[in-house]
Amino acid sequence: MLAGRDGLNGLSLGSLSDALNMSKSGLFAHFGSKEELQVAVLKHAADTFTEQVIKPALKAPRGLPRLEAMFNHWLEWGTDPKMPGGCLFPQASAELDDHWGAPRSVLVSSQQALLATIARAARLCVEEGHFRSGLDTEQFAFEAQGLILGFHHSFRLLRDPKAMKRARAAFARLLDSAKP
Amino acid sequence: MLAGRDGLNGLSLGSLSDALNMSKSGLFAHFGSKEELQVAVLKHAADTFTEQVIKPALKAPRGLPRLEAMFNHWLEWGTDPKMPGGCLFPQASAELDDHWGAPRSVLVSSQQALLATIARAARLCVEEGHFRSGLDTEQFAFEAQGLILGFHHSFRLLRDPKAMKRARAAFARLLDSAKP
DNA sequence: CTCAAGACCGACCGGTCGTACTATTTTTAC
DNA sequence: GTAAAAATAGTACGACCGGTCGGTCTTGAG
Repeated sequence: MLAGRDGLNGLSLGSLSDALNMSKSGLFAHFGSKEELQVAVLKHAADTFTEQVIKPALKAPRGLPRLEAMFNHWLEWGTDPKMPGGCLFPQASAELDDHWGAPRSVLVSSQQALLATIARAARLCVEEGHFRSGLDTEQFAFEAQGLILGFHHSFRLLRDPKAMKRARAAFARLLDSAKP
Repeated sequence: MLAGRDGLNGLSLGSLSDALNMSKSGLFAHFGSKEELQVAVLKHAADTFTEQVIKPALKAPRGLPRLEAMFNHWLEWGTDPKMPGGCLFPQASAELDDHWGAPRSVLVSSQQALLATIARAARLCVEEGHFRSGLDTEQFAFEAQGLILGFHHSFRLLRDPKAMKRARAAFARLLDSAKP
């Protein structure tokens, strides 16, 4: 949660231990290294994301309703006031895209899993007849992901009050172009 | 250029002075503080972007050709092998979105200027009759920006070889939905 | 030629980083 | 009840951070 503000590298053992009212060495004993701490943070973020975005959407009926629920929860996730730094993933992506190692691997696989989940949801839309058959569902997932990133950029950096509206409009257009 | 890999904070006076075969204090004499160094880096990146993306596109005829040229140069800018860290702006956006101060202001205004430039190019498309009248050109710019961010994410983090193709396909769809 | 101004230097400041070792407390097992 | 085990705290380390300082060059105007 803290990592959202200052990034994975900015999350230091010292500041984290202060925030947790623990000693730095006590923290360090849990995670054997800073890299493992970063891995743990990323895995926790991925789990939380699944819990708050993916899982609730599965309660909606398969097809379009579920896809829309997923997108809505995804938008809310990025603006949750409980996460002051916003979504960790764009932050971590920018930080890790040129660094090899375990943290990057964890992030990459979680992002690929997310893309696959979106693509799967889109495929269900095809099967339900909500989307036209032959739709490139991976392309759909790519565009949805770009949409969210654009929203995040507009909302968090530019502080554009219309960011949410724009993202919803763009998603509506994306859905429209996928319909039969 | 170095800042792309390790971020604006990761760009330290010490490492930069090493890379430039200069003393740290000599470097520090130029920029009065680290913050001013970051500002200088951001301004330089913005100038280079204008030089390599915006300016060349202005040579294309106004309307659709110019807009397409802009998008193509934008994509190339993000993959230029001379910039090993990729585009600085997404990196800096993630880093600065929760930090106040001069670097953030410079970044925000440059990004707003970029969005305005895209929107203006889209407006010219409307005037030329390439796009339908009544098109929300700011929404268009928002979606184009999201597209590029999605491309960057897919290309740099996920190393998806199809990233470029997907970005072009998405842009084609975006253009299509804007036509009369 | 003189000499002030600026560029640049090495050395150093206090502070924080990740990490390593050790000691102490708390929990668990028998 | 006590011994093993796990969790936490204490302390110290070398490296690096942004930033300061006094001094040495180069340069160009008078």
